[in-house]
Amino acid sequence: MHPAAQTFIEKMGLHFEGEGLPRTAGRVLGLLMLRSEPASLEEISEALQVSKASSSTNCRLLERGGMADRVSLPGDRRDYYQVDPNMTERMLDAARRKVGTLLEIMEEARTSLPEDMHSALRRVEELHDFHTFLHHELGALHERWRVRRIPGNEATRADLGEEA
Amino acid sequence: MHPAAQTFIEKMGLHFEGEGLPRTAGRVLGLLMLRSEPASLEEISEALQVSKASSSTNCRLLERGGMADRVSLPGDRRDYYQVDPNMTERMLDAARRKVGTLLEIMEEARTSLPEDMHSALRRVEELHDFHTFLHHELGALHERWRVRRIPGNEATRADLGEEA
DNA sequence: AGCACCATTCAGCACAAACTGAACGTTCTG
DNA sequence: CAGAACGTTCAGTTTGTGCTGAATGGTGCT
Repeated sequence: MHPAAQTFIEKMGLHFEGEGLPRTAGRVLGLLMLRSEPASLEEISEALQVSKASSSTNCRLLERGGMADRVSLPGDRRDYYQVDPNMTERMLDAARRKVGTLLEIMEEARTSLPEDMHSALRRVEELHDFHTFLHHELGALHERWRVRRIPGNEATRADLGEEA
Repeated sequence: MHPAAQTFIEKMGLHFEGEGLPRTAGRVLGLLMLRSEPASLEEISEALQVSKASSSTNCRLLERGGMADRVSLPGDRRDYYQVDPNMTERMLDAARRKVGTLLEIMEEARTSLPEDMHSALRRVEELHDFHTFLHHELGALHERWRVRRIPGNEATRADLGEEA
């Protein structure tokens, strides 16, 4: 393997480890980015020097996170993986969801905390406002990224779950 | 302690654990949000049922991350901690920095990968574009949040590190 | 039916993260 | 100067996370 590829894969591993994923998952994602064709579990195991069990686990982890897709090839029983073509949008979704959970924490705190804890409620309120703001901004940002990535793909009513 | 406070603190612990911090650090942050006055290490240890060593470590961790401030009270040798009044902006900074590191990974990959790895370079390029976009957007978002939070606090040349 | 080839699951193991109590250095106080 | 009150550091322990090899179950082929 090319040394630059090796470096890239390791850096991806380190970075995604910082995001809470297993290092190997990040490495798999790095490998998948470099491959021109979908990779089988065995190929992944071989390239990354890990067991097939670990490849399987981490690939499904990536799939669950929307960063990789499991694909099948005609006349082949094996599972192949490739990076999700919409990975960037999935990452935005995930970030937005995470903001949402913190928003919920603030909402519950706001309603359940005793009224006389003024300074506490003030701080909760500020974090609530902040995450509401963030949630909204991330939605708009997502939309801007979508139209930039695929020109002519502006939002339609259908995209928002409404009738066309 | 009020049960809602207890719940809030635990939820903060769980959430920030998902962000890569020790669970206790998240709990400390939750506690600090609820306190009307800065809290000493001993008070934190007592409220959270952890050792002083752990309180000390986690408080400095929060301080390093820009989420808490170490403050001193007149005529008192103890260290007190409170949530950083600019915590939200610090969080935005941190997010932007993280995007920056991934951007650097893509930049290095773009220049060091062999030219004949077309599909790899295409994907690297897309992630590079994405993170450039994100980096820019987060800067603008940060500015919008600043003016919303403190009306009349629009950007000046000085804010951007230039002369007034 | 028997076999080969998959992916997945599981128990056991190794490594890393985080907490604790104790030791330490420092800084005030009497 | 002795002692108390701090915060920090450190060794040891516990807890959790991730990996591996082996076992399991499913699927297609002969």
